[in-house]
Amino acid sequence: MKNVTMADVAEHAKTSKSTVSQYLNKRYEYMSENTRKRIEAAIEELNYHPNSVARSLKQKATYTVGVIVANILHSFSTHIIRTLETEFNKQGFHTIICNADDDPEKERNYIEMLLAKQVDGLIIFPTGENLDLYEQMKDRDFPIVFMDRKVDAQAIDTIMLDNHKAAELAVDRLTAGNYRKISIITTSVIRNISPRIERIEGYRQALQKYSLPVREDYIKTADAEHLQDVLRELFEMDAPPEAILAANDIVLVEVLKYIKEKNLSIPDDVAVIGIDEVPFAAFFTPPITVVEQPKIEMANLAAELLLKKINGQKEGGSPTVHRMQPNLIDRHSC
Amino acid sequence: MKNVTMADVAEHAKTSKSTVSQYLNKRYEYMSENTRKRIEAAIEELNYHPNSVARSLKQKATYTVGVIVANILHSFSTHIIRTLETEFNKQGFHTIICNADDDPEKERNYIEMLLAKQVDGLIIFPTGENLDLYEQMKDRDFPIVFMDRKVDAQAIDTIMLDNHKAAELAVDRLTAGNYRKISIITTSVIRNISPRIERIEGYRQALQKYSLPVREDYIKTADAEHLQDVLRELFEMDAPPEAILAANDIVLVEVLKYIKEKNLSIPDDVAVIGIDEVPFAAFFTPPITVVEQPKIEMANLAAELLLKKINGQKEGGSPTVHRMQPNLIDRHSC
DNA sequence: CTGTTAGCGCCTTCAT
DNA sequence: ATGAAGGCGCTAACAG
Repeated sequence: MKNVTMADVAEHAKTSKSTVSQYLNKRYEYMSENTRKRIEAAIEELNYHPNSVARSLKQKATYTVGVIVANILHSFSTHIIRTLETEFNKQGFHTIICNADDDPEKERNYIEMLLAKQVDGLIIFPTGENLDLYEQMKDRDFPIVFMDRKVDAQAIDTIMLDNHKAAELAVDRLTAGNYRKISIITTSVIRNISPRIERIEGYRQALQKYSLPVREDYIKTADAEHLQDVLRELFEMDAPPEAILAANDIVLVEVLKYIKEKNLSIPDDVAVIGIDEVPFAAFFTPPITVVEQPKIEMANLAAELLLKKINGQKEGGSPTVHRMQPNLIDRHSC
Repeated sequence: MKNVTMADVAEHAKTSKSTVSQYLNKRYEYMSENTRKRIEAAIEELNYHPNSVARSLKQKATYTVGVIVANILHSFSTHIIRTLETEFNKQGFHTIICNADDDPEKERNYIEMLLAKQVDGLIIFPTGENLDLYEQMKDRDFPIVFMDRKVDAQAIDTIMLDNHKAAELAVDRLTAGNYRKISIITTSVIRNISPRIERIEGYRQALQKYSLPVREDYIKTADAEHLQDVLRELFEMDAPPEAILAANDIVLVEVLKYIKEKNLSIPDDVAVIGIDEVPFAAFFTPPITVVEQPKIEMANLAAELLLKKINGQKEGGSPTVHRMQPNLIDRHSC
C-alpha cells in the first residue's frame, strides 16, 4: 500500500508529471480543458495528496513558523500563542510551539532544531543567553522577531510592553489611594530578564516622582517556588508594606494565596495591584485592579512583522523595539 | 551566500557524501579516525547544519506530531498541550499546535495540511464531524489518538475522563451538604460533544441514586456568550437551584461572575462546584470545591500511546477508550 | 573503511 | 499545450 505520488496521477491521467505539477499550482493556462479534467479525475480516484515535504525541499519554504516561549505557564504566553496561531493560520502557515522553560539550553536546542527543519521564521521570547545564535540568524537575515524581552546586544525587532509605564501606572494608582509603603515583587531576576528589571526601574522612578522613599527591602524577587517565603519576610517586617505590586500573574496568584492563608483583607490590611490581566480578576472578592498588556495587538504586530520579513519586505528604518502601551483596569483591590 | 550542504562538507573534507552521512548518523565504525576528524573540522569550519527536510523526504519520517485541540481557551487544553509538548520533546519530536476553535471545517483543514506535511502522528480533540477523515486515517493505520472526546463511529484509541463518575462525585458532594435542588450547566451541546453529554447523564444518574427528582429546567446548556442569560433564567425561577454544578472551567467562570454581580454569597445563597481545576480555586472566597481531571496522566498516556503507534508497536487487544478517574478536591463552596 | 549509484516526490527550465 | 531531464539535500544499498 505505497503512497500515491504525482507519477501515479500522471500515469493514470495519461500525461506527464510536469503537467500534473502545473495543475496543482493552478497554472491552468498551460493545459487543455481535457487534460485538466483527466488529472482532476485521477486525483480524485487515487485519492492523491501532494507531499509537502518534497515540495518544501524544492521550494525552500516550509510554510511553518516556530514560536519559542520562555515559559508557557504565564497566561500572557498562552494568549499570545493563541493569537499568533490564528494569524499565521490565516496566512497559510503552521505554527510549531516550543516551551523553553526558561532554560537557555533548551532554547538553543529548539532554535537549532527549528532551523534544521527549515522553518520560514521564528518568534522567540528570548532567554537572552544564546547571543551567538541570535547573531547568526541576524547576520543571515533570517526572519525573526523577539517578544516580551529584549536582548541588549542585538538589533532584532522586538515587541515589548512599555514596562516602565506599566509600573508607573500601578504606582500612580496606589499613591492615589494614599498608600505610601509600596512593595514590588517579581519572579527571579538573576538572568536580567528585561521586563522584570524594567518594571522595578519604573517602580523606583514612580516612587521618586512622588518623593516617596525607595526602600530596598520592599523590592523582592524570587522563583515561583520561593515566593511564599518572600511574602512571609515582607509581612514579618517592622513596617510591612501597605500595598503590593505583583509584577506578573504568577506573582499575583502567590500573593493572593498568601493573603487568603493569613486571612488578611484586601485592601484594608494590604492593597494589591497586578501587572497582567488574569481571568478571575473581575469577580474576585474584591475585584483586583490590574495593569493589562495589549496582548492581542502585540501578537498581531509580531505576526505581521514576521510575515513581512518572510515575504522579503525590508522594513524601512523602523524602530527596532516596539513599545506597546499598558492600560489600567481599575477595580477594588486598592 | 548559498546554503552549505553535505556535498560541500564532503568536498572540504576530501571524502564522499555517504561518509559524511555516516558521520552524521554516528556510524563511526565505518570510518577511520582520520576521516572523522576531517569531517568534524569541515563541519565546524563551514558551519554546516543538516537539512531535515531533505532527510525527512528520504526517511519518510518528520519527527513531528500534530496536536489539534478543539478549543484552546479551556485551561484543560493548555495544560494538556504543555505536557504533550514536554513529552514529545523528550523523545525528539516537535509539536505543531492547531486550534480548531470548535469548527469542523478548520479541523478538516488542519488534518489535511498536517497529513500533507507528513507528520508522524496526530492527537486530536475531535469535533466529531469529519468521520470520513477519521476513517481514512484509521484504515491506513496512521498513528492517531483522540483526546477528551469520543467519536462513536470510530474505533480509535481515545483518552477520556470518566465523566459519569466526575458528575457523580460532584452530586455526591452536593447531597452530602444537603443541597437537593441541584442545577447543572454546560456549554453548548448541539454537536453532541461527548464529555458534556456524559456529564449530564452522570448528573441524572446520580440524582436518581439519591431518589432526587430530575428537573429538566435545572439542566442548562448554552454557548459561552449566552451563559449569563441562562443564569438569569435559572435564578428567576420560582424555585431557583440551591447548588450549581459547573460542568467545565468556562462555565465556572461565568457562574462566579454572575454570582458576584448579583451579590450572592457562596455557599449560603447558592453552592457551587466545578468540574476542572482552576488556578484560583484554592484562594477564592470561598475556596471552590472542584472535581479535577488527571491532566498530566492523561497527556502522558496520550503521548505514550501515540509514540508506541509511531514506533510501530501494535498494542495488544487493549481497550479503545481509556477512562481516567476524576478526583474531588474538597474546599468550601458547598 | 570508502565511494558510487540510485532514488525520496516535487518543481522548473527547456525543447518539442 | 506537453513532456523529458535535472536537481533540491540526504540516505542506503552495494561495490570495491
